Amino acid sequence: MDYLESLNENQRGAVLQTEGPVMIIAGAGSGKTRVLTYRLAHLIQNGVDAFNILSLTFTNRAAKEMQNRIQALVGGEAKNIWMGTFHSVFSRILRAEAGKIGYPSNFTIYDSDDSKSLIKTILNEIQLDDKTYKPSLVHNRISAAKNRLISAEAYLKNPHYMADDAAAGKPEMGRIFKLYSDRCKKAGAMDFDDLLFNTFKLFNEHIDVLNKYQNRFKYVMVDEFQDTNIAQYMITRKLAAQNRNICVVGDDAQSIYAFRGADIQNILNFEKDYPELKVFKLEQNYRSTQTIVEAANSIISKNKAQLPKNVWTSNDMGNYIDLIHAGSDNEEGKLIANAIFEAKMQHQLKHSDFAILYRTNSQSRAFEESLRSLNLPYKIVGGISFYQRKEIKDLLAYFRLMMNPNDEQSLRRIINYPKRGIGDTTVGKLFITADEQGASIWDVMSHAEAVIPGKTAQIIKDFVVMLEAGKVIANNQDAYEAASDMAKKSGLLRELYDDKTVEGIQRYENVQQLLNGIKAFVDDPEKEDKSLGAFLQEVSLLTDADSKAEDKDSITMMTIHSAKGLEFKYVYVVGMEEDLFPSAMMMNSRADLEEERRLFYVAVTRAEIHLTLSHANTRYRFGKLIDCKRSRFVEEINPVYLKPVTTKASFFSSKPAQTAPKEPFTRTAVKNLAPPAAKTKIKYVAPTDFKASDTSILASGMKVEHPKFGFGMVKLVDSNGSDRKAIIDFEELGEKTLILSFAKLRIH
DNA sequence: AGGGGAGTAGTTTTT
DNA sequence: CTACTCCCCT
Repeated sequence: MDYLESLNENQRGAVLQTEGPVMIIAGAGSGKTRVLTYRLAHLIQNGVDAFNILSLTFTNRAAKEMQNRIQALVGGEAKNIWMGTFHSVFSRILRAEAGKIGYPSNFTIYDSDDSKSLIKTILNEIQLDDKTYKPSLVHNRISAAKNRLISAEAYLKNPHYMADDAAAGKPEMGRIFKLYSDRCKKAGAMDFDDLLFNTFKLFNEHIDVLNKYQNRFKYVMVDEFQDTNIAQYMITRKLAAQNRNICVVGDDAQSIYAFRGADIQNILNFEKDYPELKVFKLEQNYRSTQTIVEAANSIISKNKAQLPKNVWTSNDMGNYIDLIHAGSDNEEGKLIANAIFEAKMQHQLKHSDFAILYRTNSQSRAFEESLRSLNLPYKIVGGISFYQRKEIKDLLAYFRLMMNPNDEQSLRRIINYPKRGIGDTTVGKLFITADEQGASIWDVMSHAEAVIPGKTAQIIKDFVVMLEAGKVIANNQDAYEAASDMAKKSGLLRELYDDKTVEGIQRYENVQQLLNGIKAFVDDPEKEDKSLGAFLQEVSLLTDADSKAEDKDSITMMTIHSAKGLEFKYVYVVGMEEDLFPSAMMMNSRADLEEERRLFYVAVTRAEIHLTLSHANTRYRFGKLIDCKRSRFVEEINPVYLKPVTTKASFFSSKPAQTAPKEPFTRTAVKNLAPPAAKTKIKYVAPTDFKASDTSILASGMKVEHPKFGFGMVKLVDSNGSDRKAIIDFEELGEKTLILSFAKLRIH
């Protein structure tokens, strides 16, 4: 019990109050993680089975870290706690229960890029302009709806949304939403939001399933509660409804994800939903100097919307906050790099004691160059993550397709990459045929000669055979065997190997790194399931922030958003300029500006002993030189804490930016020429035991059944030409001409 | 089918 | 500035 001694009174209270609803309001640097780990350890030590605890965190990294810490306190038992992000925990539940809501258990998870490209495909098909319906905008709208648990159907029925969209000149929004949902379902795919939406749906529609998990999770804990959205809150509330042992931890001052649907209302609702709630406030900051804490307080006090709180510290006053004023963005880079270099030398610090934080990812460039020129090692967190790189997504698309043949996005992505001579026209024809014939795209491809002339048909069939062969290996061998086999067989590895440009070599190395990662996954004794499918499940929810921090001692660069929950001795918050921070897009409403201010608060409170702010007079944006004004946020800090740094004119000669050799060719994207989705609603539902008959004996007058089109009568069988066709009069749809080589028909 | 050139639009933050 | 799209040529 001695660990309780190291806690202050409120912290101890929060740890000991294990029963009933608890809310912990934890100011920045108030030892929140410590309280959480102790609380979980305390539960286990008092006889609660770790299997009965669910702990939801914001990043996988946070989960992992917490698990390790608890393990240090109570031992291996800690492994049995279900711990992870909302998305990863719920995807695990959904895999187990997928059948109940009409999904395959090996469903694919679409990331935002996949979602946007599917939206693009749909826009093409229904001939809507992707300027008025920008895929990213459409995606945002759909995402926001789903995060409020609004389905496409409900959206279409809601006069408020319809009027909104009409007023915005985008009346088709609801229709796109519906088509998008249908397409995901058909592809056996869920996007990030579906992982929440469908979990809610699952619990709502299947009380037995809900009860099962309610019984399992007797204790539920939610970290970063201020950043949960309505869907997340509703799900956790359902899970905890039986035992009511729910503990949420958060800080309204650090709510910075409203753009992703996070709703600060959740904190207020929580008090309403659980009147017996016990609240603990952690207000003592153990992380930062008094200067930093007071400056942060002076910033956040400008916000109107906030819970009353008094964050204080008994730490030393510490240094002033430095304010660096640079002439240009490049000079800003040099001055910061220089400052880091000097501080490091003067105080014998490690590189990992330093972090450069910015509002937008694109700001990292100037710092990369300046740090490199001083030989300071750095790492960039975020930006284009490893798993978003084209070559990685290409290879993953092969894997995804092997596990889930219905994944249309992946098929379109790789059917002609590497180039094998299956062009846009051909792909379009295949999809149109599949739709017209009511056959699966694989049936059509397997008998491509029926619709595609010449050599191309054989290429398509070879492609099908290749994937089938890959699937056999994936089913019988481990992920590494299957993956490296497919990387070779597909020609992707060769394609990249042959590209000797700088980028080409990098891409090849990235793919090798992915394969190495899969090898490590297979060799990990903790992993029970070593199949390719298991690897894919794990990988689709990983973020860059989760990748195990390289052991190499280096300076960290990242956006303020990704810095949440972290701390560094020396922190540099750069680009303190109007329109950049606060962002120009966030100055339209008071609420938006307050969120930006909270973001600044988060940035400032990352620093332990020294904080530096910087801004530049000019900056390149869109290739144009822009004049910049110092950010209003700088003025909002009580000036007694600030010390402008007088800088001697930069003595670094500016050197021209290195230009990397250009890639010698550009690849044309596969254009989507798929057919418009069928407009007719088909009432017929295929029986689950549907089996196709041998159609070689088919003759006119026979009664047949088709899995999509239902019952019909054969009017005519045409055996002339290379492929046999039959005209069939369907009860619900009328006459259709079917190509017999891939039509699935049951003769009655 | 696909390579290459010209023109154009876009940068906010992320599970 | 650059990544992407469109269009024309082989």
